[in-house]
Amino acid sequence: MTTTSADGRGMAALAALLADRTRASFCLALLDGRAWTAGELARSAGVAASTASDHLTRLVQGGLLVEERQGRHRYVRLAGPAVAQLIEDLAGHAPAPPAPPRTLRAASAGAALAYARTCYDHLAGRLGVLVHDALLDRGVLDRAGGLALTPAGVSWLAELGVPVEPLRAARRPLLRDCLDWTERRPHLAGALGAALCHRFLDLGWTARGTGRSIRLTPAGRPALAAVLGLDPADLAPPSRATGPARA
Amino acid sequence: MTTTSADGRGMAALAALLADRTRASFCLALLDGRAWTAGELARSAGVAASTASDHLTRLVQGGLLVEERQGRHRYVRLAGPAVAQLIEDLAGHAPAPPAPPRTLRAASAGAALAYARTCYDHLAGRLGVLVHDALLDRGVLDRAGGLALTPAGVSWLAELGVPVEPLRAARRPLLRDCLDWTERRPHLAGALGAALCHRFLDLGWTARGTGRSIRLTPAGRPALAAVLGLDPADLAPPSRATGPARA
DNA sequence: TGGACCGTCCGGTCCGGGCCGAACCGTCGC
DNA sequence: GCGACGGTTCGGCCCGGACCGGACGGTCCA
Repeated sequence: MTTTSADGRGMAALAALLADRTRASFCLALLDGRAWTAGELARSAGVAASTASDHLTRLVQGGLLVEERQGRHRYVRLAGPAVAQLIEDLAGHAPAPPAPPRTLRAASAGAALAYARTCYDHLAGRLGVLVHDALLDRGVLDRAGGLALTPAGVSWLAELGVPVEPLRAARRPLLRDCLDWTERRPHLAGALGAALCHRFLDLGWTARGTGRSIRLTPAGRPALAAVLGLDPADLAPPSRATGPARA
Repeated sequence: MTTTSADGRGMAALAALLADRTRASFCLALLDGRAWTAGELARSAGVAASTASDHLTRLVQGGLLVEERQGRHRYVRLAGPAVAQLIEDLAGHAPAPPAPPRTLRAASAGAALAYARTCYDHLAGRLGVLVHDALLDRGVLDRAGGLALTPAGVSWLAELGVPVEPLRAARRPLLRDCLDWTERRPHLAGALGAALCHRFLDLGWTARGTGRSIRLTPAGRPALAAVLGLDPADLAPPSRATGPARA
């Protein structure tokens, strides 16, 4: 009776969707939380349009992606935060084969991503971890037994223009740790992580770069340092003249 | 430059391990947290021993399982709580195709599992959800912004014989929600969930049934009701004479 | 009304891998 | 020692599915 209906059929089917290199790279690309067209994804993964179309159909039918048709374009995005979390977890567990980038362009793009990027809809990279740690230091968050928001944290957020109450109403967990790929330490995810990331963009403190990368604006650097109680120097982005630059 | 080294290769490889019905059923079986022999798993999945052997080798090499050889037996178990969580999440997202059990035996086994079972190393099923809710009601836990343990909760646990400090030291998260398959509501996972489940067994309040199932002992029912502030009737197990029993 | 473009559908090819049975090797027990 | 038993290895079968090119059907713009 061990082989009941609860055998691995459903789970295997779901995993199979992610067990293909091309589909996995689609999902990873979509972790930026935005909608991509089929063609963009095809080019990013290096496959023919027909192949990509097929994969997208399967991912949508499997419930991992949702699509939206506009004219001759087919936009797809992740079906929701839960899916994003699943992808993140899976990617986090995966053996990291980080073949170092060869070209200078790729290296500088890599550095930009390592500094700050979006992870689905929240802030990741060195900046994401810095924010996470600063929130703990300032007493906004507390991790005595799970991650929690302090009363002081609620008013701190209100001053910043991030009302907490509407977030509590969401079905999504308010706070969640998300292990950072590059830093190997947690950054802040969950509804609050998303709201903070969004607010920073709204305030103009951060701005979207190419792809998933995020950069700190000139105005944002001192402002962010002030509210986090940091030295602006701590928020220094990667300098262009770092390392043995072509001798 | 989108196709950097961080393409889906690693993630696809990991997902591929779980994308097979047989391997998935192995992992689901191992969710009980105990070590199984290769033969047991082969029989439970309905495949030849040679097939199972092959699958196990791959799962071990992939880091999802760890093995321990004893004489002519090969014991395997999940590599750790992180893996268990991944499996749970994947299983939770999977489309549930719960073909209702046909035989009477299977039906009663299903009822026992729905009432209480282990989920890797913590308590799940109706009982697991009841405990989770009672802990919130009694103020042991609090979920204003993430799940947290209250000061009162710490002493409540101490009285029960579950010291919290050692658990904090563990790298594993202390508290975690785990969506219950049968109840579709959260039960308590994480280091504390595991410790509580273990303590109940130690106290003789619960006992292991067949497979993953857990039953409440005669002594355990009033005792558990007392510490949780519940009516013992709320903890009633599934009665054998429930439903239209053969005409 | 063309033509460029995005996406889809339809064969067709090919490779990976899941499965088994049979032979083999080691452990355990008599 | 010998047989019983658990597990592994090997060879071979076969199916699923990932991929492509080419034809086709829409949408948008001139």
